[in-house]
Parts: sequence; C-alpha cells; structure tokens
Amino acid sequence: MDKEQVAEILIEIGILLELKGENPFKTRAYANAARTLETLNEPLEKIVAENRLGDIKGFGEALQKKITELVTTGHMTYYDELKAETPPGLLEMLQIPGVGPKKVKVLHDKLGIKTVAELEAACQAGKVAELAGFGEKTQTKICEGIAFRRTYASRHHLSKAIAAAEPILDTLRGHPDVIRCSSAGSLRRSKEVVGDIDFLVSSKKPSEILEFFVSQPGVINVVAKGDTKATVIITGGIQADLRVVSDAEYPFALAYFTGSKEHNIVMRQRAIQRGLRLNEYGLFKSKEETRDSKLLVPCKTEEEIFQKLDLAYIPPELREDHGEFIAAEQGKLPRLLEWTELRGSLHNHSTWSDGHATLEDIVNYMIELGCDYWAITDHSKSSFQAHGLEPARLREQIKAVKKINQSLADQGSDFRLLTGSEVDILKDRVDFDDDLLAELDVVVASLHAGFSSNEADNTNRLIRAAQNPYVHMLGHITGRLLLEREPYKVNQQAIIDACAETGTWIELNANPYRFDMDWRLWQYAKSKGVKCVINCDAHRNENAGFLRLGAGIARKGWLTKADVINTLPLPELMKALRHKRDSKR
DNA sequence: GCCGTTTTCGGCCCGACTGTTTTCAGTCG
Repeated sequence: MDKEQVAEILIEIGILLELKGENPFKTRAYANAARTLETLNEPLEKIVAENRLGDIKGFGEALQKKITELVTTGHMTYYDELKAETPPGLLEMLQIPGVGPKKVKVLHDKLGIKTVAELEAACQAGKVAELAGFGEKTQTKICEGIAFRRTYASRHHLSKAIAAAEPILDTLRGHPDVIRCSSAGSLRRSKEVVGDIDFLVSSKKPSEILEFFVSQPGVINVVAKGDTKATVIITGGIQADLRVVSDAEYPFALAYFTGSKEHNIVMRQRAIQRGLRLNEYGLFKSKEETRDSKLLVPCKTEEEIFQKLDLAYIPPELREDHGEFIAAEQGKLPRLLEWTELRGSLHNHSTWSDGHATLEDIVNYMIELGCDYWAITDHSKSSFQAHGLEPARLREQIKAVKKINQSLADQGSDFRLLTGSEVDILKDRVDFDDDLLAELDVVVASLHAGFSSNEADNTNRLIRAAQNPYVHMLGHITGRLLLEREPYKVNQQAIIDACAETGTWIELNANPYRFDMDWRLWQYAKSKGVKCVINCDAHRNENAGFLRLGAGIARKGWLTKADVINTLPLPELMKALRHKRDSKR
C-alpha cells in the first residue's frame, strides 16, 4: 500500500469522524497527516519499516500505530469498523451545497436517510422542513443542490475557469468605482482543477459593485448576496464569488482569498508567534479580535505582508504549504519560469496523423505567434486509431519538413520546424527501430494502449523507453484525463529516478485535461536533476495557448527557466537534443 | 489526534452569510 492510498484512507477517516460528530480538531489531524504523506519524497514502506514515522510532525502515537498496521497488513481495523458503521451514501450527501456533517447526521438519525435519492424523496415529501434546525428554504435548497449536481460537475478544468473569469474581470476593471481587482483562490494559484472562481475588488461603493456583478449577463443564478460578498452561478455552471473590500484592506483580502487554506493557516500562526493577528482585513498589533485601524500594521501590497512576517514574497502558485515557508524564510525561493520564456513546443501533431493543421499552416501560425521552433511529432504506426505513421510515411514527412525549413532559410527566417515522432511504447520496445529514430530531431515516447492493471508492468515499460538512447523524453507519463479518466497505475518516483539515470527529460503535457506529470512531483524531479519540457501536444494551432497554462503548472512545481528545456534558443536546443545519443555512443 | 519558550492539559485560524432562531448553529471558503 503506497502513500497515496494511505492518504486517501486518512482523508476518509477524517470525513467519517466528522459525520459522527467527533471533535473537529481530531478530524483535522487526519486530514493534515494525509497532506503530509503526499509530500513525502521516500517510500512510506521504508519509513514504516525503519520506524521513523514519529519523526514527522503531525504523526503521534495513535496515527503511527494505525498507519503501521495499514502499511504492513493492508488493512486498518479502526478504519474498517468506522466504515462499516457509516452508510456510504452519507459521504455523497456532503457534496450537496449547504449540507455539512451536522445536517447529514440529523437527517440520518431522525429520518433514517442513507442516500442522496432518499434525501431527495424526503425533501419532496416535505419531511426535511419539519426537522428542528431545518426549514422550508433549506429543504428547497437541498433539492436544487441535488438537481444542480445532476446537471453540472462541481469541478472544472483550469482552462474553462480562466475563459469564464477573464471577461468578468475585464468588465469589473472597467467599472468606475473599482479601485483594484483581481481573481483569487485556486484560479490565481493556477490549480489544475478549480471548484469555483473568486474575484476580489476594492471600492468605496461595495453595494453598487455587488449589484453590478450579480446583474451581469453571464449570471444565471444568484446564490447569495450580502453587504460585502455575493455568490452566483455563471454560464457553464461554474460558481463565482465576489468579495468587495476597502482599498486599505485589499492586500490582506487578496492574500487571504488566494489561499490555499493550508497556506493561510501557517500565515496566521506566524502572525500569532509575533504577537500579531492576521485576517482578511489586516495584520493587527493585537492578540484579540479587532479591526481598530490604530492597531493596523499598514501594508499596501501582499509583498509587505510577507515582509512583516519575515518572509520573501511567495508567488500565488507556490501557496500550497509545500515547503514555501522554509524557502521564503531562507531567501531560497526560486525565480519561477515566465511563460514568455518558452520558445516553442516539442510535442505536437499535424494532419499527417490526428492533428487538424497542415505543416504550412503550423509554420505560419507559430511564426506569427513569435515562436522560435515547433516540433512535429505525429503518432507512430501502432496508434492506428490516430492514423499513426508507417516508417515510410514518416520518412516522407521528414523530407517535407526539411523542404519547408529550406524555404524558410531562403526567406531569411530563423524559425524552424523540427522533425519528430510521438512513438508508442509497446509491450517490450518502442514502435520504431533505432535507425529511424536516429533520423529524427525529437523523439517523445508515450504509452497509449495496453495499460496493465499491474503497476510494475507499466512502470517497467516506461523505464525501458527512458533507457532507449534515441528517446529524448517521456510523454504524459500517467495518461490521466482530469475529471474524466484516472491515471493508469504507475510508479512515478521510479520513473523519475530512471530518467535521472538515463538523462531523459519528462514532459509536462500542457493540455488542460492532462497537466501530466503532476505539479506535486516536479520538486522531486528537479532535485534529481531531471529536466522538464512543457509541451502543447497540439492538435490544432489554437492549442499553442496551452503553453501559458503549462507554465502556470510548472510554476506550481517550483520550476525555473533553467529547469525547462524549451526555454532554450534553437542552437542550444539542437545541441541538447543531440546530447543523449552522443553520450551513448 | 497532535503538540509543547503558557509542556502532560487545554489549546488547536478566522469571519461572512443563511436560515432558523429570537441569540445562534451550521456551512463555506
């Protein structure tokens, strides 16, 4: 049992305890432990075997014992019993907006409701409104919440959220009474998937701004509207929150609403350690609750807040309590990659396989966009569903690319198309022979089919591909499709180690459904010296925009310009591409 | 359930909004 599986169980225990009405700090202890596990850089089995779990903060006697039992025997008596006494439908009921653990407990204890379907029936029969603490409105809201969940997913791809948020942000910026405004929350932190969109505005006329916001054409439902805050549902079913504050409060509110929750908790603790109190309204020289401006430690920007807490400025993408505090204290935060530092993409498709643009269209579009190069890596023959290229066809494509490059050179253009292949990783080898791969500028090796349910099999296939001297990088190593398909089972750490040994790069696939490899693993990869390539995996020219999204995810992974291969100018890139095969010779 | 320069008990981040109350609990972020 690996750390991800253990973490999942700990999170579930936390929720189950909440449903039982347990002490909230106890439930949080489980959630905290789960988060800590996910950031570990060595196998949990090893830590358990060497009895070192207690060295990690947040793992006391009880958790050590339970986790050790789980890792060594594959099950945990405490969890099994807890799960057995809680109907599974109760967990699902928590997903309904406005329904939390306390309400679920009452519904279960008083009405015997065990599933979402039973809850909906009880609402329709009017039984829920009769319960103490419930009423007509709560009952209606639950019904609407259930119906909403049926219609819309509650989580959204980053790209969809950005597309929905940017026009609203522009509109808000144009309002004469708006002083400063920004998105906040997980969108600002560039999380791969977001639950809702947060906006923050500073203004002297909050009620007018809120009225303006809820009457926007894209708003299909107003969930809540108070004096400083409104919640709406916008087109596409995404929830959007707006908070309006004074301009003096703005930096504090921006830091607060950007989160993450875990990051904020540490920020508050740091304030307390310094005899201060931090909330969304300010940083106060007081241990008591106050908004007394005489006690305010004035800060005009987020930078100043961090400074007052003895920290370097932490970019939003890093605010996940993933080590940013230690680095910010020691002045060791990296200067993160800027998306404008990317010069092209090394994994893309054309009409030769399953892409929608011709080579000529791609060249014109990418030159217009300001790229220096663009690799054409169409599928290999085994991906017949994607019109994968036979060797002869690939050799034709190489000629076609060379001809285009010759004509670019003749016109005095410095832009170059690179030849390449996204070669399938088959059971025991990659799809093309070495002599053909040797003719290509760029080789991306990816798994597309025949995933085993056996983690070791998948992992070994990827490791063998990394060992091939002609393979520059591994593509989308988990095959996940966010919100649609689970990753195939694979030991990512072992793959990173193999890439470190063989000098193979790992792709950060910038398709917003993939963002694969996950940002949580890049710090480890970086520590092993593994380089990243941010690739569009473009099937249409517009997909070039994925570079910006991918850079946001790379920033979450603490990556700098030096960590990312496709920031290199063309001559250096070509040198880097030749390096692995040369060193094998 | 964890933790300790208030250390073996009593804390644990903090506030807005809603609905059901008639002063507050639950939920959410």
